Amino acid sequence: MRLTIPVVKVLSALLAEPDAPRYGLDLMRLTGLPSGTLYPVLHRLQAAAWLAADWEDVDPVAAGRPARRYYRLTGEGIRAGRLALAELRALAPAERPHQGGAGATGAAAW
Amino acid sequence: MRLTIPVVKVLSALLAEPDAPRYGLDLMRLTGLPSGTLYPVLHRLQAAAWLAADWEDVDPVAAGRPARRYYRLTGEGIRAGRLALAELRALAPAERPHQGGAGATGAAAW
DNA sequence: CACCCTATGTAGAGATACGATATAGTGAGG
DNA sequence: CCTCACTATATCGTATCTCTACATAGGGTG
Repeated sequence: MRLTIPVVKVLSALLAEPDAPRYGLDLMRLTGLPSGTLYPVLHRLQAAAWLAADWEDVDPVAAGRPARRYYRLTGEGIRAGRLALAELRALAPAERPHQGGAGATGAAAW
Repeated sequence: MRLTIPVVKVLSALLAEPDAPRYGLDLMRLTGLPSGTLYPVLHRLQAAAWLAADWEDVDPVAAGRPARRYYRLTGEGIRAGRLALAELRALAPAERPHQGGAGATGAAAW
């Protein structure tokens, strides 16, 4: 499973509330991804068994809208997703203390 | 400039010490990226004027190694890079408090 | 019927990622 | 001289990924 920005956005959105299944349009709004990016990501996550999907059991007429397909992270998906976010967090460390002006900052040897 | 994971890794490595220029092999080790990924990224960053490059002025025989090409972020690159990392930080929020179960599922806010 | 909203999804072109490979310099060993 | 190893930069080719369009389909309204 290759961790790309769209993949991470989806994982992040799902991990915010791992017990709350999300459907596609919902995830599009949460992540800002277009459907043409989101759905391939969802399919790849399912192929990797990080994600499970189920059709909503609802009568479209009664609901007044098409049925939704709900996606939820598997146990493995939750573990792997948290790991992925932790790696990202390491990439974007929280505010470093300002290194004032003076600092002989390491290198500069030429 | 499209922000991909490799791009962010490079920005992160360079921003850790914005005044310390890095050379390719150095960045490969810092980011873990293979040369086939790193150098195209460096070229894209230069095309976007986020990065400047200069050949090391050294005599290879005296140094006992080939000359290096040093890369450093431009002012714009530093600004844009910091913004990019801030966005990432929003994607990978620090440890959330454990939510028992019930969770009134508020929407995410980004 | 036309149009808009929800909802899921595919197609195709273009951009990216990365293993393999190329180039080039130093230096050691056979 | 040749080969190998190490440093160093960089490209090539293919597989993968992204994203703008587009397709499909159900519901409701005018």
